[in-house]
Amino acid sequence: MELSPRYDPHEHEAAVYTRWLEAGSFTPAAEAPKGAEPFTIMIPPPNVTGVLHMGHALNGAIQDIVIRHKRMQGFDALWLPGTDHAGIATQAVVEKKLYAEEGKTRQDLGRDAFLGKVWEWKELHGNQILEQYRRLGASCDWSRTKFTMDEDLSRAVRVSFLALWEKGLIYRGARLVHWDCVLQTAISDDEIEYETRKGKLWHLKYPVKDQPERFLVVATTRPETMLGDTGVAVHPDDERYGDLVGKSVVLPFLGREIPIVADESVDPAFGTGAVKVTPGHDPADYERGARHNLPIISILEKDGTLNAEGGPFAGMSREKARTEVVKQLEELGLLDKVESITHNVSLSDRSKSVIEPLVSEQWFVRMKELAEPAIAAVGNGSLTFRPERWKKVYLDWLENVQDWCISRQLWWGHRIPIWYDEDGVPAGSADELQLGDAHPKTGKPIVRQDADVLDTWASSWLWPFATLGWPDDTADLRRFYPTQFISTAREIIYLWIARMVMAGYEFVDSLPEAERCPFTTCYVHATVLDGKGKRMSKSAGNGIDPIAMIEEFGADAVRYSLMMLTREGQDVKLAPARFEEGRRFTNKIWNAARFVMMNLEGERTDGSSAAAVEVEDRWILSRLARTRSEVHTALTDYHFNDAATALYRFVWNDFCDWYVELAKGRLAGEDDSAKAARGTLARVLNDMLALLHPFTPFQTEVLWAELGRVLGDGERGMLVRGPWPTGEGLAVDEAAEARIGVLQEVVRAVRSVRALTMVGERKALDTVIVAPRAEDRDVIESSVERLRGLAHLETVEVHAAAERPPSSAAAVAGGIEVFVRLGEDVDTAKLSETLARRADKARKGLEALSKKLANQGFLANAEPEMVEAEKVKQEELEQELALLERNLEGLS
RNA sequence: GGGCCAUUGGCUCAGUUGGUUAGAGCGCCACGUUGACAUCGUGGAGGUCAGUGGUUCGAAUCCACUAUGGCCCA
Repeated sequence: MELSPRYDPHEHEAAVYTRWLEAGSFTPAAEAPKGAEPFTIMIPPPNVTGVLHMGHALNGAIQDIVIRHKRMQGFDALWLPGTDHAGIATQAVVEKKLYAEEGKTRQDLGRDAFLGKVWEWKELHGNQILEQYRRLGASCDWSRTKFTMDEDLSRAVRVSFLALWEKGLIYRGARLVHWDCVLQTAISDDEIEYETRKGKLWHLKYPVKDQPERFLVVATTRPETMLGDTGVAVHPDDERYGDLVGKSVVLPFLGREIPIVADESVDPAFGTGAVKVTPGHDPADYERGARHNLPIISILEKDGTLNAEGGPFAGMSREKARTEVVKQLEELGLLDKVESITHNVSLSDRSKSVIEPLVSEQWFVRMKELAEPAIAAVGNGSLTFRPERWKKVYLDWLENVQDWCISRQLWWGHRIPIWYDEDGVPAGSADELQLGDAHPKTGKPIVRQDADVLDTWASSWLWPFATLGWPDDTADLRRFYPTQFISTAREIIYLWIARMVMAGYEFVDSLPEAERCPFTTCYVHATVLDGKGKRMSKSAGNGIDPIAMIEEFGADAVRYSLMMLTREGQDVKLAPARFEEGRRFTNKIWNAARFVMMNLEGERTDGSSAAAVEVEDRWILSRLARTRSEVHTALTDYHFNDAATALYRFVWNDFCDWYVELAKGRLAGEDDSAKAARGTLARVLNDMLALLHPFTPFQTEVLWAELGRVLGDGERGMLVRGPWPTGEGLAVDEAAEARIGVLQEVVRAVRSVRALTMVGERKALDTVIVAPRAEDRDVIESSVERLRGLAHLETVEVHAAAERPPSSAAAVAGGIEVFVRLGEDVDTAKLSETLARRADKARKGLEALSKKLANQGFLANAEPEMVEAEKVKQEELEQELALLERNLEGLS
């Protein structure tokens, strides 16, 4: 295959992905290879309604890098994909569509027909986001794709529900819950968001019973709820109201007498210091009411309109009732005043409507007991967070966890597995029962199933093991559970991570307690912000579509850029232009590989070992040894940015800028040096592609195949299956690194002179190099040809000591003077400036160093090696400064 | 209201346990194109590390406070 001069991702991505799929590359072997340890990642299942956003792309890239690294290393690697049925979100999407297209509501269709519509929609659109993950290169085992409402996962939900119910950890009761009046369902604490809004604080006058002309003024942001008041509370120490405690006020409109109670929870400084108590519609009042035995009155229907308790306002919407109540109180002279305030309003995450606290019958999970092992898990090291600070967030939530309202008044979801006979006796069953079946306990016919469905998290908390076959003790469960790594966004720590840990400990009883934690590492990835530092969101319209970025820059470039940009979960500001870095890099890799292979055609070298006959061969192999080790360590520790940076430097700076340039002159021949250069190029490219593969899988797979062909090794498999470079045959070579270091210094010095004196690139220059150290002279003398090539020199004279030749410019590098012969008319002003600047800098550095070395405190306290190192540095700096000053004089 | 994070050259970010003459990429300036790559090469300019105080022989790095921006939770 002819490689094009530019890397074109469109040409390869789809084809490469198809090859992986056809080879079953992502599916673990039917049986775990002998000695191979498992490594499992469970994808955080995206909503079936979802489309890929940048957060998914980042998270997907991270998981893919981890699993590819492990797979190449020979682990029994599984990355299991799937989607979440997302109860409210999905139902809302389909309801909206149904209404828009047919003008019907779900009630018009009825439960079964509506669910049919949702399934239809799911089959049609539910795989979109998984398709998008493929575009990113995600190496999930698609043969194990799961959906939270699959029959086996649904059964797992029923089994888990019944287990908790039988243990008394699930109960049913009337409680104040967060009610979404638009979607008409209860929602959990975690589905609420808060918005700071400007509002009003109405001061209402309640007439005190039997004390004409005396009023108790209460302040409220929700005046319509006064219809549900069953008391008024003041602080016990509040002198303004002391004499009123124990008396009553008469509720306007309704004439209900309600008591005045003293309660510590009242803030005397807020409003008037007297608060109306509405246990049916406010969580704080619910508790106050309970303390003082106040009745609970619910004034709202499920749709947010006022019921009969609303008296003259019955039938109005809550908004209308508010206006009317205020207006009529004013007419009655019972409105004291109105203040403007800003306060936090609770909104439903899904419908964005104002949450109404409402008392209703719901199912709850007792969380305290379940939380205990999850709390212990981080203490005993079973679970680690990366970065570690998220541990605190996790623990805070668990330690203050409230009972979990798991019932939802929806149709789309797992229906609660409780059936009733005609007497209302409940019975649970893991298998679905039919109406008319005999009730398991009473034997009477079943007349109905509980109408509610479960919160989506009540299925996704089972994800790490239900996807592997739980509650059955399957081979997959034994083989792949517990998992090793999970990657998620921070706001999911409580919603999902904490619950999965609880569920793991509670349900996976085929394992000893110590082995039940569903994952060992929870990686909390960065939040992707827009170019201005704001969170990307659909509503703000500031999102960047990853698929559009993949189209424009290529999947590899997108992945690489994301890794270069995000350091250890530090938030990242992202703009489309940031992907150019990745594109440039993938192009660079492409061309480096292209160059190597152009020079390898027909060469018979297996690329696995390289005969290093020249110092640059030893040097690049030494750099490769270091880079391999850095990348491997970084990936093992999940430091993706470090690995990406190390690879970038190696590929671009070491390999392309220096080694390839040094090798160019040797490749023409057929001698040992040429052969060694080819062998080294092949070896380095080979390992480089493998090390890059987790980051840029598409491109490296293409190049790997091409390299195999060029080397005549058609038998080797795809890179996706490894091998991961072990570093075999590679060693750090300090001597070679030092020698090339000297060479680099000299080359840079000449180039700098050339640029600063404007002599141009064309002219080959004559140089005199003065190197007092014998080892430096040795390097330079043996590298004259290299210097001639890299710095475009004509002659190179090397001396231990010499005067500056006439008409020459000078550069100083690491104790070495490089004199470049120039014509008389050459302008050395810029060069002098640069030398002067460097001399200044050296002088400042030296000053600081001398001060430090004269400091008794430093000499007494610092480690001896440190003092010694500073002395060496001082000597070097002194020498450099002397050279700079000497040459500066000569130039001016 | 509680918690967390950030503040380093024009922009985006590195800087491991305190000791560097404070780094990188982009952008900018200058020069360069008969072949790996102009999605390129070479050289250069540019920062008293948000502020104040403290700890220390020594602080971009540790502590406290302040300011600004952001995120999560209530």
